[in-house]
Amino acid sequence: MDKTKDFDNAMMPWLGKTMKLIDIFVSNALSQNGIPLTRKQVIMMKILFEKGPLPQSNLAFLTERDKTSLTRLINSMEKKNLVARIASPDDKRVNLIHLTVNGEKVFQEVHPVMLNVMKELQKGISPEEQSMVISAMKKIQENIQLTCKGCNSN
Amino acid sequence: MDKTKDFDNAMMPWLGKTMKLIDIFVSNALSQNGIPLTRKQVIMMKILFEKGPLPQSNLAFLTERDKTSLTRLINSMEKKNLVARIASPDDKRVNLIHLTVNGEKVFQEVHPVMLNVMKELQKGISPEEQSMVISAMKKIQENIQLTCKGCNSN
DNA sequence: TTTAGTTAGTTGCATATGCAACATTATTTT
DNA sequence: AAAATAATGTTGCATATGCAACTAACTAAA
Repeated sequence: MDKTKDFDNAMMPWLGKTMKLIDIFVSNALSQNGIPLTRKQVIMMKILFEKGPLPQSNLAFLTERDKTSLTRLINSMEKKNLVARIASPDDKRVNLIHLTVNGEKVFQEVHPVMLNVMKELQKGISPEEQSMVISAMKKIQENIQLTCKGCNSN
Repeated sequence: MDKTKDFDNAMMPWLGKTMKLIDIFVSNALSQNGIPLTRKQVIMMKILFEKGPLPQSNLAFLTERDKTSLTRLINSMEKKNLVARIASPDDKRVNLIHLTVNGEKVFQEVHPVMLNVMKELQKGISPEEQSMVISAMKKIQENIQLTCKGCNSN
């Protein structure tokens, strides 16, 4: 038996491909509604909408991103006038990130579209199956965190 | 009930985060074994190892990548002397991509490490659960392809 | 209190990706 | 054969990401 055929029958390729398609699907759907944003930008806006102004380090933690990645995601969203950096009065190192007025407006527009998209993606997958998928993902993450010391260093 | 709380309890965030962690985990594992490669590069090498020299367009299709993404992935692997472009004698437009001698050597080293990593990631997830995850991914992809015309245009 | 360590954020470098527009070469139509 | 059309691959532009190294600022230990 061909030993090279072992690691593409697993879940990984499916997960990777699916996520890529989801990202493309979401940004297509938003563009078609006149809102050219990525899925990741929407998630960021959602967190800021719900949890108010937050330091970048908190956002990096919440979104499980490297802080450098976060810096540049905020940069691109700032260029689009969706979010803004405000210096914290308590700690000169800290930037508090908040939604701009425009950002709030855009988020309110984008939210229902996003809900629709999510509903469409999950069509035909029962809640039981969904929670099983989620628990499998949790298990994989546990397996990673048991072995991989550098994987929690955000 | 807060309507903004709807789209982060779904599968998507779990999928995205898990894939990101897997990629980090894999490249860490390979680096620790003295083989600094990404998961995607390994998959590319595997396909070339098994299916011989292939035109870029075929590789883009097989790996479900945009052709421009493929061009640049091949560029970076060519820099590392893992693959090489050979002009097709039949069609002057076509580059046949093949593993270099060094690339083959590296692949043989990397393959067992990769199998181990995969085994570790799947620990504690039964085959039934795994195939359920895969079928859920397939379902999502079907849902996307029903709606999203631009999502198959590789 | 000065020194050492820690935390927050940025920048350089590398990888990876998609879309639009393009040149080159093949294939079809007319 | 000439003209329209397809396919193959590249480049510019934009987004996204992580690691290492760095500065500025805060905190704890000497």
